[in-house]
Amino acid sequence: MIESFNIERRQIHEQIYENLKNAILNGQIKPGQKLSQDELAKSFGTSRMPIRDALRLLQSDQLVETLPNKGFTVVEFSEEKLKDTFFFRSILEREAVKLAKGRLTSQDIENLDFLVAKMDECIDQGNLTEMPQLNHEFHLTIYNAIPSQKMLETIKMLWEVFPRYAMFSTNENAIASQTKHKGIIEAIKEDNYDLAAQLMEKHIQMTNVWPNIIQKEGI
Amino acid sequence: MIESFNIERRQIHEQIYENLKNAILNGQIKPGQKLSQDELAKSFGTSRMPIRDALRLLQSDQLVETLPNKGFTVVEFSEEKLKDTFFFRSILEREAVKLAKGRLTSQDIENLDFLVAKMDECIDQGNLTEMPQLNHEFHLTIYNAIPSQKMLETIKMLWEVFPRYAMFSTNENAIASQTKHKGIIEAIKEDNYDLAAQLMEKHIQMTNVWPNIIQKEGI
DNA sequence: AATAAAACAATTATTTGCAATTTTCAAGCA
DNA sequence: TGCTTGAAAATTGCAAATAATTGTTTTATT
Repeated sequence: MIESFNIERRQIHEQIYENLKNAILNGQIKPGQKLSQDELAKSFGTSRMPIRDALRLLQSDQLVETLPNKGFTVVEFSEEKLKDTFFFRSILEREAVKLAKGRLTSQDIENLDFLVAKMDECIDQGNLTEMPQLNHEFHLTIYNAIPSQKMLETIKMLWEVFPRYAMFSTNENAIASQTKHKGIIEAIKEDNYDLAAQLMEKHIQMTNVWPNIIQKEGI
Repeated sequence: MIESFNIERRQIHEQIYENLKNAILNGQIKPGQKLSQDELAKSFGTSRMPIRDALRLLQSDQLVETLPNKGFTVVEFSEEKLKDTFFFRSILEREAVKLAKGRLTSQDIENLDFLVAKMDECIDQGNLTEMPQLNHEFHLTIYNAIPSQKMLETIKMLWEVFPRYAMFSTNENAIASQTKHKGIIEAIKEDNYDLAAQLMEKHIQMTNVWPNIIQKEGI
């Protein structure tokens, strides 16, 4: 008897990988924290091998660091690294907007409108918890249209370098972002992708304000 | 008695990682080839554990693929993937040249001159074996000046996606590349980085000619 | 002879155990 | 008190063993 149609059988290390990644990005595991193989093995109910597999992948993602015979720790977030990442993102995402020209469907643009409207709702209701996810979808809707898979992968990777909990900490940030989002949509609708790209670049650069993003006591 | 100043002790899996990576990039291990954990363990004289550590890192680098219960294989290079990579590179490296403005030292520019001269020598002597390394140094000399570490890392990563043995297969390629290299240096010396960037973009795009790069029988 | 079932072989995934290294912490010494 | 030393404890790195999965060949049945 067939038990299930779940084609994609998930290996233990894959599940651990995703669990740990989410835990780091959601801030349940804090920067600088030591990741003991034994402890993780116990809490996941496995041996240390799949833990190591997962940690090696996270190491490549630069979410954890390792020293010989010392083990793995969650990477610390420095102001320098943050500025670097946002600077690179501002360039990449500016170019991504340019590349989206002629490739965004009317369906996509409707979706952008929808997402911005939903974010406005969030702000009105004073509930910012869903903002990061909606914001992420907004940006990805544009970038998904670009013709380079590698470029898209790189952008996605850069979105997963800092913990999500650290974004959109204030209402002001959210409102300022929305202004830019609307400007970008408008420019896109007018087929003025150069303007849209410029706005995107500034939008990303603007987000790069250390005290607004990471509240030190939060870490 | 002090035994050694070798602070950075190299672990087995790191050595295996670099060995395998070089073997893949130099074409000693061919695309599509299966990487049996047992065989690798035997040939490296270790157990399978450090082999797995190394393979997981290579998996993140997208140099090998893995299927559950089937093991690891060296990734195949498709024309599509190659075009994608070179397209992305042409954008990144164009922007990198722009960012190098005001940051390249006279020492750097001297070095660029030196490298181009050396590549000319290679061509004159009909010995193209050193070309890939010199070409790599030429490009990296420029990119090392850019202010974003992440961007530099990304560019370096993209240079390590395809086997080195597949580059500069013909004399014509080398000569054409040199023309662009000289143009780029000239523009840089005139402080015309916009032109240099344009030339770089075209230079990378030009290299993206499938039959010239990968000779199918070579794989 | 064709097909299905079953045993077998090969390989990977995971667990377990051991050796080597680092950390901790208390005792000894200046 | 402050620094060094050294042994115990904890943890990692590696090796070897076991379990699970896949692919193939053999065997049995129709």
